[in-house]
Amino acid sequence: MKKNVADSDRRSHCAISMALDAVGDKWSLLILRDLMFTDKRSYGALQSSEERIATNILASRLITLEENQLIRKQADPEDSRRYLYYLTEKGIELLPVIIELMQWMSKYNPEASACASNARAYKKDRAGLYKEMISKLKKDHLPGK
Amino acid sequence: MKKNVADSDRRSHCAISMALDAVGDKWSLLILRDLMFTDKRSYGALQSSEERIATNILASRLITLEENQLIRKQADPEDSRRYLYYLTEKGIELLPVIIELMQWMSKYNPEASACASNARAYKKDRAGLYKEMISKLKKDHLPGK
DNA sequence: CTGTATCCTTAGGGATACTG
DNA sequence: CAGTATCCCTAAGGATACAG
Repeated sequence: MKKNVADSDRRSHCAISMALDAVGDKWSLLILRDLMFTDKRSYGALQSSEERIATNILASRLITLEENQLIRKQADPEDSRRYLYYLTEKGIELLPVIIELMQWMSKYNPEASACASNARAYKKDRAGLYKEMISKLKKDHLPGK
Repeated sequence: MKKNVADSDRRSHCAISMALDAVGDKWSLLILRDLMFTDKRSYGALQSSEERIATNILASRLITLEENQLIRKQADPEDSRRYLYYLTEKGIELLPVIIELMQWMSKYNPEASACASNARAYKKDRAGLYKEMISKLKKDHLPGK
């Protein structure tokens, strides 16, 4: 089985360090954000986000995210030439990280907008919020059993 | 007042994007981790971490973190030549992000160690845990009122 | 020990052209 | 539209020397 990050690229076995090795770049979490908070599923839709990711970077990140098993690439049943990108359970479980980042930034910088997020994220208690949103994401992204 | 991130460097006003612009690099969160979970406060102590950050990178990150008001640099009362680094409230409030990253990585990669963290972090409910740990960090890092 | 400064390498990333 | 491929460049980062 493929390792998430090559041993040679891993700086330590610290969980935080390893997590940063996987999603600590400038783009991965933004792609996951779009998959979590919008209905963007195709290459073109993901590319159209406000931050204007370059096409080669997007392609590269999608490969890495799939290698790390954070997303899943599935043939579009309606158009055999294209793929749709879905979160895996592992990717879905990053939701709390993204929510906490959003809440933190919003607290300290009033210019920050909720962006793709659901405004309700700012009101409910954490545990309940996570549970509810993760449950919905699983419905949308995980293959039916 | 200085902006946290120059407008020209900001990719969008999305809270997540802005947060990543501030701490989305490979080192900032590791430095904050050490300040949160260990008693490392000096330059040399921070440099001695397992990941072996290069001295120029550490210096550069400490400057950026201070500019972004995540840490505070204070003259060491016992040695006027050196400084000690403390978290600010804004820095302390990143604790949930770091905890969630740790928990996520630990769940999906058994090789991940708790590293500098407190093992209790894995057991208690989130809200209570954050509150308790943040309270302790404030005692240790914020100047007395 | 606490940093600065310098040199150098590489990976990340932007622009753009191109293919099916 | 959905990507690949190429070119190029800058900033991040590593190694190391040096200064107070």
